[in-house]
Amino acid sequence: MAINRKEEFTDTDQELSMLAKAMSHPARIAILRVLAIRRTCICGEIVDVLPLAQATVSQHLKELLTAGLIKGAIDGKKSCYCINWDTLQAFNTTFNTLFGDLETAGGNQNCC
Amino acid sequence: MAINRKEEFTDTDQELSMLAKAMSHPARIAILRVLAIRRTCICGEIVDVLPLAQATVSQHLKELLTAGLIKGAIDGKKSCYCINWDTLQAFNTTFNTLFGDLETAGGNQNCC
DNA sequence: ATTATATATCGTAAATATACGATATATAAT
DNA sequence: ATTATATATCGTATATTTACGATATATAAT
Repeated sequence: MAINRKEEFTDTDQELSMLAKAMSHPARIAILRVLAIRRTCICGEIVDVLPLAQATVSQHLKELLTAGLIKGAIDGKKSCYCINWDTLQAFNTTFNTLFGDLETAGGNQNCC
Repeated sequence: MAINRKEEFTDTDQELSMLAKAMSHPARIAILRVLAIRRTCICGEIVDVLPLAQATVSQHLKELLTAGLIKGAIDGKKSCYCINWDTLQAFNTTFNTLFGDLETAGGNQNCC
């Protein structure tokens, strides 16, 4: 059992769920937060800020990279990460498209 | 190993990651989509629409319920679900707060 | 009362995620 | 050349998720 059925859903829903999954751990949210606030490349200090071992942080960074939410570059001895604003904005747009404008659509009536 | 370190992050980041996690499977996105488009309670038809066994769909529904993204009510023989717009809007707001307005902040310069 | 139908829950197998120590790699400093 | 430092990768233990068949539960229909 536990065969993968994810591919049987639409491309859009797979894409959205992949991005959501990338943000489904507080450590990765925390990393995004640091990068977003500084708006520049961050090298190394990420490990100091998180309550996780270096290997674990590296693993989380890799997941954010794979999802396309951050970009990375090797800069001499250190590595350097920053937010991929394009992907992030795409996520935001797709999410907003999914549910429409909750306010104006007048669909706030709850039926249960 | 694999001790849970999630509680060592801020409440906000835990909350955001929980909601993201709830949306981290295309089946759950698909369910939200059906409920959001119809804007009324849906009973049963969800199972017909998804490529998953009834037990699996029920499990996904429970996860969306636990996350607070949907509400459910038992209506006779059937069960009835609808979107919890309050939670959904809260997620949207928190997400937007996290990254600010990407357009106007002028932070779109990429450094790597 | 019996039967049919809808949904939830239980049990469980397989897959994936989380976490970290140990180690590899690669540059910088001496 | 040697040493120190930063980061990535490997191996692995444990936890969680995904998926479904079987079964329980609860109402509706006959």
